[in-house]
Amino acid sequence: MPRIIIFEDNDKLRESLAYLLKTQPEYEMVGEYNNCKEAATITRVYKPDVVLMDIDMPGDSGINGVRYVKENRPQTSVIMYTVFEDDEKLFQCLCAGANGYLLKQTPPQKLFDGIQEVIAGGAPMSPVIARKVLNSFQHGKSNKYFLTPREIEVLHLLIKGYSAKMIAANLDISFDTARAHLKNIYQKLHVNSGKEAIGKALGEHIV
Amino acid sequence: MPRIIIFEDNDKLRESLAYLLKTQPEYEMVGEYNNCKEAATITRVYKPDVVLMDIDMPGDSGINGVRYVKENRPQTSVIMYTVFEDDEKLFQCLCAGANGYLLKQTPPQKLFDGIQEVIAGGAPMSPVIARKVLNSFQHGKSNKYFLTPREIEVLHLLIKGYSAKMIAANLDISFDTARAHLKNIYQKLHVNSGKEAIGKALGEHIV
DNA sequence: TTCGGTATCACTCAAATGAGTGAGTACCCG
DNA sequence: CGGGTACTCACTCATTTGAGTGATACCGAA
Repeated sequence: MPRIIIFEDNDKLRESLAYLLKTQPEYEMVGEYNNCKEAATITRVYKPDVVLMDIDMPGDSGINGVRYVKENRPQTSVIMYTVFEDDEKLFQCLCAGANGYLLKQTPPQKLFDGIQEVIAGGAPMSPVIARKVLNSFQHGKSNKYFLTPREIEVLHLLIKGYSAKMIAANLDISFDTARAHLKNIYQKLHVNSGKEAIGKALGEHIV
Repeated sequence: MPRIIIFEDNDKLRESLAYLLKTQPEYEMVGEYNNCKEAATITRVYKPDVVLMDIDMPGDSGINGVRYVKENRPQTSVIMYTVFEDDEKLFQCLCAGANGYLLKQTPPQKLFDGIQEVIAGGAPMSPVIARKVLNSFQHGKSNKYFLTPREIEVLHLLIKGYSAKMIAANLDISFDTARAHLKNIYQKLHVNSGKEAIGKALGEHIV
């Protein structure tokens, strides 16, 4: 019987979730907590099969919660359960090893389906989340730093590891012009080197 | 009424799929093709809402098919429908803009659900696919270049944009030692600069 | 027409980087 | 014990880079 643990700071929501799950004879509720400070220990002791994890909790956020659980018991499936659609947090959770991502607007039946799905080795995601996840593989291009088209070209080459000289040759402009573009890019990204620019660009899905 | 087009080279499968969809009064089958060479034109002319696309087709593969469709009509949702679980092809499809990825073992009812889901703005994925997609955000660490633990530490700092001097300070080693590690990393990765190393490391999910 | 933004190019200078060479220590494994 | 690997450090040298400053040209909006 799948063992389930809930981390959720909203008392009302947590209790009603726990109540709902307890009414399902096919699950075993082995714990519910209003914070994830002790998630590591709890995970080691109770060995849950599925963890429902809220993101926005006082103290350690659920993003750390995922880490605590996964580091101590990788085979436990963690489903994020949150109101937020925040892109940054979403990707942090995924990188921390979350196995699913359901929005709190998810009706109880879909929640049960999701639990079944992670147990079966799947990855339940609310439709809007799934779409964002797939989108992250292609578009990106938030360009929140207002790079000009030319600067984006230069940044692409920079990311490919090109030196200023190679960029100049590739775009058929002078060495100093290439360097001028680079300097402007660094200013806009608030960094002081090409290496930082590459890290920021790839990390924040700018290109 | 959602307009649907199928690209699938297996005649029997394509025809039975088309037949199945035609029996559903809520969809309108506007075309079925055994290749995607003309996918661009077909898309512009018939303006489908949903495209079912096989990957493994003679001539242009379905990966190009996705591109043809998406370049000509981004609002058309493309669902990949294939027997393959090949990771490389999977990610190529996603990067090309696919909106869903269902395995051919998917029962018809789930297929209809998937079509509904893309139309609603979601991203239908077979469980095993969804899991792979999420895993791709964390797994990494193939270390096929045989970096030593220390070198991996250095590489991590390099990716964060640290200079040799900062790396030395952070690891409490001398400036020249930090540079020595960097030189060894560049050798192992077959690159000649920190920028290239960052690009390769992030691009190949080494770290 | 003036102003702002983009793109282009040049010059300087201190600092960082990549490449080469050499070498000492520590540890594990056979 | 010996050999291999990892980690450490130092020195040199040419090249690249980041930062500062300034200048010209084009274009579109005010």
